[in-house]
Amino acid sequence: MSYTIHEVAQKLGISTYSIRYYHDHGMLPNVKRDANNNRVFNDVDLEGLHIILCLRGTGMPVERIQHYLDLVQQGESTVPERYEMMQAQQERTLHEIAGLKNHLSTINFKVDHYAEIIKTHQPDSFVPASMRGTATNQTA
Amino acid sequence: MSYTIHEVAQKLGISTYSIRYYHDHGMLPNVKRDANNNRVFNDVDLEGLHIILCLRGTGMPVERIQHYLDLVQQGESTVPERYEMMQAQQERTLHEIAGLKNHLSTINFKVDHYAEIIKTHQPDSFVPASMRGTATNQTA
DNA sequence: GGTTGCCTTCAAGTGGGTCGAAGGGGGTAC
DNA sequence: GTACCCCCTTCGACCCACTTGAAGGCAACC
Repeated sequence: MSYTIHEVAQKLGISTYSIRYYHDHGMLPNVKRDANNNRVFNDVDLEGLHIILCLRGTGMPVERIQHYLDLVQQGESTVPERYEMMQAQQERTLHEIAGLKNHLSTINFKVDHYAEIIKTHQPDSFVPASMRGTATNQTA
Repeated sequence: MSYTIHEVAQKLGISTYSIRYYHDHGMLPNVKRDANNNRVFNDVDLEGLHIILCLRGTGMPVERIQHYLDLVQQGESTVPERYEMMQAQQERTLHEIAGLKNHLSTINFKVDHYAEIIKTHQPDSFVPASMRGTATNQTA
């Protein structure tokens, strides 16, 4: 199965710009070209992109992803280094999730706090900002 | 209690550059200056920075944080809009955490996979990359 | 009074995209 | 057969959120 850059972009929910960026930076070394020089992607390339998005999404810099993909190309002898890279990324991601949960609880607190103010201060007249300007205020 | 920019940076684990950046961009409007024009932070400023880091850390753009902090300055009448901003941020953060967990399971899979290869292929000779080059390989 | 050291401002650099301009090829419409 | 449309290409510029560097000010110690 083969795909155009647009199809891949749609499939993975990213922009064609990003895909070209990754390709131009050597992270998709096996992408072919058709007679008109258009990029042609197959399922292996898609798999590669999936990994790239996973690693980028968890904060790995492009340069390290390049290195990781180089290791993959080099074969089994690089498994120990790959193992350590993935372990580090695992830990990093756990940290990131923990940090986000922390931030989330701060935000939750604010939401509750504001909800309380709204409920207490203006029990009948609160209208979401998204609806202000429409004739919904019954107390006016 | 008042603090220098360095003390604040250390307390919050960020660079003095970032603090100046936030200040220069109007997100810390109440920071004072001493006789030598150095920034002087108090506990309220610290609280403000804490919120900035929380919102930035959950992906809110600087411009929106500026807007939010403006709303805070404007007083109670802006609570409904703030409420909606925090609700949106809450949702965004939940999504982000979910995405990270997804990525994490991909990474976990890789870690397990590599661990399996290492165990199966080279039961006695695996040495972490961080230790290679030292005379630890018993089988050589 | 010179050096150390922290501060200042302003400008430039970085990472990771994101976008626009300029141009080419291919298919259909006339 | 050429005009038009659409998608593709490359290359260079732009964007955000810092990050860093250069140049200089003030304070305080030796």
